[in-house]
Amino acid sequence: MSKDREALASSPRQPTLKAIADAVGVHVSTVSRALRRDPTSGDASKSVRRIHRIAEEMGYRPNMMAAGLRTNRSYTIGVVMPRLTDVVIAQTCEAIEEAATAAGYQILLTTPRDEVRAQIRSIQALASRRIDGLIVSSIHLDRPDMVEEILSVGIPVIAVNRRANDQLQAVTTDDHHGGYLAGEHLANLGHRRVGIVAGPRHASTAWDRTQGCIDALAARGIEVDESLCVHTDFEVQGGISGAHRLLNLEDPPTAIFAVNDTAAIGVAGAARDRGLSIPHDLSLVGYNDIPLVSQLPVPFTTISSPAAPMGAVALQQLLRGINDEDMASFTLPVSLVVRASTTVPSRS
Amino acid sequence: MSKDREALASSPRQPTLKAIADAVGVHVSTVSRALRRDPTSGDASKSVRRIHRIAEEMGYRPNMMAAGLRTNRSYTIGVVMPRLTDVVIAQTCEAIEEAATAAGYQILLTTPRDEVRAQIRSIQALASRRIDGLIVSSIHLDRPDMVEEILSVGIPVIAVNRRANDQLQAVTTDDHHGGYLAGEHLANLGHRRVGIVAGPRHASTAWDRTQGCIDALAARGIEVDESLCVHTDFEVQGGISGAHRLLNLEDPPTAIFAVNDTAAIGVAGAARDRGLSIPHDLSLVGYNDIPLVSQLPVPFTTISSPAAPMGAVALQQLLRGINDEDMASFTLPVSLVVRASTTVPSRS
DNA sequence: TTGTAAGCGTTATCAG
DNA sequence: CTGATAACGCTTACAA
Repeated sequence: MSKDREALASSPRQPTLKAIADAVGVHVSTVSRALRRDPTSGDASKSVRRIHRIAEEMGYRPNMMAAGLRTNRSYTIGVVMPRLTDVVIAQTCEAIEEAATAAGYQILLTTPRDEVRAQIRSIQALASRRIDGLIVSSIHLDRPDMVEEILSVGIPVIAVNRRANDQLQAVTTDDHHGGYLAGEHLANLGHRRVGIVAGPRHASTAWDRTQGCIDALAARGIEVDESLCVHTDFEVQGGISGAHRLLNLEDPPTAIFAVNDTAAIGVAGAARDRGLSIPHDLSLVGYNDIPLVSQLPVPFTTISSPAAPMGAVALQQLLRGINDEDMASFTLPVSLVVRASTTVPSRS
Repeated sequence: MSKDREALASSPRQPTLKAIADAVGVHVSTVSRALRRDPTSGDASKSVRRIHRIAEEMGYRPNMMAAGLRTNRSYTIGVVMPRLTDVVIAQTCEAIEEAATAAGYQILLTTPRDEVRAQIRSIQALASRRIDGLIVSSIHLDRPDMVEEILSVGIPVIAVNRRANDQLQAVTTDDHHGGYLAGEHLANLGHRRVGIVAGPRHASTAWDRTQGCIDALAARGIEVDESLCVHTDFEVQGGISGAHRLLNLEDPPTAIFAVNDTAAIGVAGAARDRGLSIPHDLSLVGYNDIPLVSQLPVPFTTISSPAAPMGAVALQQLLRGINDEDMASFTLPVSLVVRASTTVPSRS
């Protein structure tokens, strides 16, 4: 219908090697070879420089689909990354993309919903793209069919953020230790009733942080019974509903550990709505140290975790896999950041 | 080095149409045709079903690089999207990805730094991928060389979030009106010294919101002089430094409009550090209504803007362009959400 | 319905 | 160093 399309059809869209070859008066293969030499280096022949110049003039862009078909390399890395709106996930994604670009790769991103079937479809779609490697983040690695699907792609894979029972190499942060630090801090302050907004059951991150907290408390003789550990999602709303459930208990906690900052903000909102002041009526520990929690009226005590380094290390390991070197799993260290949202309990 | 690679080398990586053809005992072209028929439909011949079954058994995944080379369609859409860690941007990105997946397309994502050269490199890299369409978000559309580069790719393009002087179709939210609503609200409360944390100069979003606010105030006879309008970035830190500059003025503002919520959180942090209470000592209006600002101890008055719809509409328009239909620009409506961070000024 | 064959744009092998 | 040629995996006239 539009004139543009017809114009495109007559002048075959983008210049090809053949077009350059004709313009220069040499064979395609000569052009192909010349263009992969560095024209600025000292030993570049004048013909190489000439070909580069003409290619530039014609606005040549290599067709990577054609090159990839031939070389069986797409220089593309698939990334399956749900929950992109979570700052921590987005930071990891940015770091992956930056490292990939630096290494000459590009990122094919999918952000399926937090649901097994959608995530499997994403992986299959990426497999059709003949990606060179795959990074999976925050997906349902607890499901055996998920892991099987991932392995069946037959390319290097690395998990990021969450882990999968040693069937996949993974780059994570030390979630258990982070949870431990949170629990230890609250116990040291004197809290003996600690509630946990524990996130989804299927996420190893959430689970490890929760377990770390429980272990730290147990080491000091404090038990976290079933009712003190509520499972939610990672969002603000999850924090709100989780907090209400905990604070509705007959013997409510004097402190709450939320396994991520976003949920912790929800907890703080729920506390405000109940007229509870933080930290005097309720101590609160978050997780991740996202930039804004230090600017809240009552800045959160939280666990700082290296989201961007996680992405960078994951990509670096994946490149090792692509180049047929051995890949390794990594667990990056975390640290406790004490701010104003925690204090000694005002009641037993 | 690794055994896997050698195993792969002997059994040529992924099954191809040829492999299936051999297994079934027909020609490649027959397989190709059969696989693009629906085997579950009533009129599927037994041979079509047989081919589908065998392909499934062999774990066949079409090679889209080969198909794309032939058909000159990659079913890939390039997305250039800096500042992915901004929730609003990430929401838009998720919406784009979801809509693309639904339409059978995939997203090639780049998140270059907020800098012209990096963004141009991103666009060139995408062009090599023979993407079918391009979505550019939050990039330096104020630069003519940027726009020229974008247009030179020769495929349908749509801008999202920011606009570019009518040279590009764009899907944005009504930033000017959003700013206007903010200014109007503050004026109606009685504020006559209003400071603006105005974001970067090169972003049309920031500029339009600022101008909208200034226009609303001007309509009520209130002037915003140079010193009351500070340019920063969109981050928490920008809000902090911007607020300090405004509050250090001889005649400091009684209200601040920050052109995004993240910066507004920084403003709130700076106010806290100065011992100013919001809203009594300082009224504050944010922008975007990201989920967490409603849960803050003093929930923000802010402008609600439809980030996800923006992405969905942009993709829909881009698909029109790809299918050679006319594309159109859209400006989506915004609304004022009044919460607790604004009130009447306590001093003139 | 099925087979034949050409071709998409590139790289790799092999001669000259 | 250059040119000719085959091949990567797929789609699509066209012919049978």
